[in-house]
Amino acid sequence: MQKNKSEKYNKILNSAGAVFAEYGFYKATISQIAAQAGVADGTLYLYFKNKDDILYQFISFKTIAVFKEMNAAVEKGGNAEEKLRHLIRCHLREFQNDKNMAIIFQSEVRYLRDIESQIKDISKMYLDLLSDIIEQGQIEGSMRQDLFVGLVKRYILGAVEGVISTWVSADGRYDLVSMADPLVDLYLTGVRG
Amino acid sequence: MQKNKSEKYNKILNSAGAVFAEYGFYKATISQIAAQAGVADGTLYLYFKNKDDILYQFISFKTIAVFKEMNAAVEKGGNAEEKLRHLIRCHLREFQNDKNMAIIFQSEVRYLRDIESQIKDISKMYLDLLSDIIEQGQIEGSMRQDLFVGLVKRYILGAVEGVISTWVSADGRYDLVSMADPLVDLYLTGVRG
DNA sequence: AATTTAAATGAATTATAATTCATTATCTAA
DNA sequence: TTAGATAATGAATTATAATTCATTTAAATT
Repeated sequence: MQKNKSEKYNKILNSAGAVFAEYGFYKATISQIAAQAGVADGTLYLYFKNKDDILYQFISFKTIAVFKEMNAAVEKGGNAEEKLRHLIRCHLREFQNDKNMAIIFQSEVRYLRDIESQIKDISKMYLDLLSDIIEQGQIEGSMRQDLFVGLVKRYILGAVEGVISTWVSADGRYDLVSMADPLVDLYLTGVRG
Repeated sequence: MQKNKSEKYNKILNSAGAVFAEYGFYKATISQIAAQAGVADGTLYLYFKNKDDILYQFISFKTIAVFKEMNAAVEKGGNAEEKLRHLIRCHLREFQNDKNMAIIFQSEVRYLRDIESQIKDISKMYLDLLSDIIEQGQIEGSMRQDLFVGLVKRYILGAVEGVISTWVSADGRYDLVSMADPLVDLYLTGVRG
């Protein structure tokens, strides 16, 4: 197994992403991934410990990249509402731009203990971002004082994920990012007439 | 394979639910399920076509039962808000009462084509229930006219699922049903101060 | 250009677990 | 009580696919 992230390493990782997304981790085979990457089966083992490791590396890599984007997005907003809009837009944009990642995050989360804790980490970081935003909103007076923050943040994340999940089911046939503002409006003002 | 749903059939199905929930469909083995049910491996094949069929039957059975409950719950409410509260309470109650089902619905959804379409069906039925409620709310004037119903219903379902998912991650250590009213309040009035 | 080193190959091996089925146990009814 | 029918067993078989590694190919070095 090599140390530096060569071109071939990335080729394999991307191919794996495509194959995992299409067939799911368990039904995907090493041979499929190798074929997709245009290398021999054995070659995968020069770059990765085993099949699990491929998924692990894939998720690690994507997690770090996405989270960096999200942090930057939040920074761009001044008040709580702006920050929330930037975060949700960024979330939808990143997932729209990488459907394989969206599918894999959605469905392969529970299989490897390592990954599970990784995902818990990113989920926690995300929820912490939301906590900060909500608390800022409460200080600014733009969000209610009586909110149960623990519930609100899960509710916000759940709803975004639901919207992404629907988009994936629809095979990514519509623009996901344009859902951001209507979604945030729902968070803010609810459905009541 | 037997026709009538004997006691043993149910024993195996429940055991499978427990094992699938703990290990995931792919890591779960026939031997584990058989051991859990207190029968020999071969016995499973007297009651089910194969491993896939066990998951399929499990989800079918649960889906029908839960959906029946949800329909009944909605019927109990008069106006849209009541119906929504009953639905969400029922949803949380049913999943809280059957954690294995909650885990399996959450994570095994994408593996069998048959199941996928089954799940799409129940998800569609659920979303239709929500559509009806929202439309009724708009007629009553208790919900805004300008709502994008397609988004709102996914948003509601996503948020409930998110809350359930968090509860599962926390190993079911708190009362899920008590989240229903705060959750509905968020749907209705949002977070704005 | 020859030699050494590194990378890649893919057929053979290994591991795992689903499924089968010959055998055994249990039940039913005459 | 026993013959026949039905149900259950679990070791042997089969299927699948991950992983290895002896061999080949390519790259680097002198």
